[in-house]
Amino acid sequence: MSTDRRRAILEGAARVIARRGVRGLRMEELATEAGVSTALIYYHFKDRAGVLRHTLEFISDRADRYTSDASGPGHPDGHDGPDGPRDALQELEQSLLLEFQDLPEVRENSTAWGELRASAIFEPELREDLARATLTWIYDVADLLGHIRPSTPAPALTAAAERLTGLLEGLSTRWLSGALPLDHARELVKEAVSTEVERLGR
Amino acid sequence: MSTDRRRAILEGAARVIARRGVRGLRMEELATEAGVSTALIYYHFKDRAGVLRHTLEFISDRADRYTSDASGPGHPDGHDGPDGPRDALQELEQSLLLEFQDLPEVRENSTAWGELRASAIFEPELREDLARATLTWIYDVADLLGHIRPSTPAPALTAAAERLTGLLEGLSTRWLSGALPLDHARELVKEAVSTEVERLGR
DNA sequence: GTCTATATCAGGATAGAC
DNA sequence: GTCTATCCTGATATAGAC
Repeated sequence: MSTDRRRAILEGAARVIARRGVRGLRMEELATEAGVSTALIYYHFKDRAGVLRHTLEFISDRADRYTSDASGPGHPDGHDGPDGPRDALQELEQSLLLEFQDLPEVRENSTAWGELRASAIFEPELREDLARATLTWIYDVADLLGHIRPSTPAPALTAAAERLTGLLEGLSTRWLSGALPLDHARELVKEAVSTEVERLGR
Repeated sequence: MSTDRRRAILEGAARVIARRGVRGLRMEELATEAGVSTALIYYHFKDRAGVLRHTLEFISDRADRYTSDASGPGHPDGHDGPDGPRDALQELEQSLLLEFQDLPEVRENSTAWGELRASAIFEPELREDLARATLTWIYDVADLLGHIRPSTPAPALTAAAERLTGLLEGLSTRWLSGALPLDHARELVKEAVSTEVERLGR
């Protein structure tokens, strides 16, 4: 059925991008990966750029999903009990560390995200979607920081979130390029979180 | 003369990469940019990959040069007077902020660096050179941190340097992809520096 | 060392049948 | 909606003259 194939193509694109990069994405390899013909890809996505755009969207949605899963079923509405800040800290750490796992889906997401980010330097069409997704991420993190340090002015929360997410993108690229072992990356992230939280508290 | 042309090609490559990215580097555009024929590029660098390798080297050398210029002529040997730590802080901030300037050469270096870093995820050949250059950078920053906070154990300095340089790479990509205004990026870097320095002091 | 001209080929995209 | 077959551009790389 139509929708299934569409999805298969997008999932395939995420895998191929993780393996070869955006620059290495070949329509034919994608076709094979997804088990369809190249023509069908063009039928559904118009052209190569269309595939990239929709893959970005697909990736972001998927990341949203597993990121919000990390909050756990406990406080879906963001309401904290007396031990709120404690939990919120854990939750923040958790959600940031999700990016650093050696699981196929995570690697795919990180790789594709990094690739699309890097591509956007030279392909302005991607910028808008990317900017939106980035903002959402930053606000989510700022929100968690707000739970940990209530009564911190919003701009300070946002700035801290920008630093944490920015660091994550930097470390992620290093990890994926083999320049930084996974557990060391996780260590650095944890330290960064505690450093930022402490800063907000002083 | 031979050496001049070689250099012209590498300078041209840095410019073209800044404009189009590694993935967008076309041998013919490079030839035009450098004012030579494509054949000459192959004569000097064997193939496209050779051009990329040598350009990375070229870029790193150039970055070393302008980064160490930032230390200023005052303390070339790293020896500080009584006001050492103060100056060292300035110097660290300066040296990190160098990456965030809207000057052609800086943009070229940042862009090329980010591109090569991203390419390394899929092209293992580049990894070794990149790792070496990264380590040098990290140690330089750790060294400056050591001037600011003497008697800090080396591993803590290194970790802080890894976070700062990692953040820089992340923010740099955001800046270049138009997702982060230059002055905001500089602001975030300054805050990160003071946060890390404070952490080392506690 | 450097150029002009060209071989070669990969890969994006489409036509047309089913 | 999906496939097979194919076109054709654009890019890497080389041959051979100077």
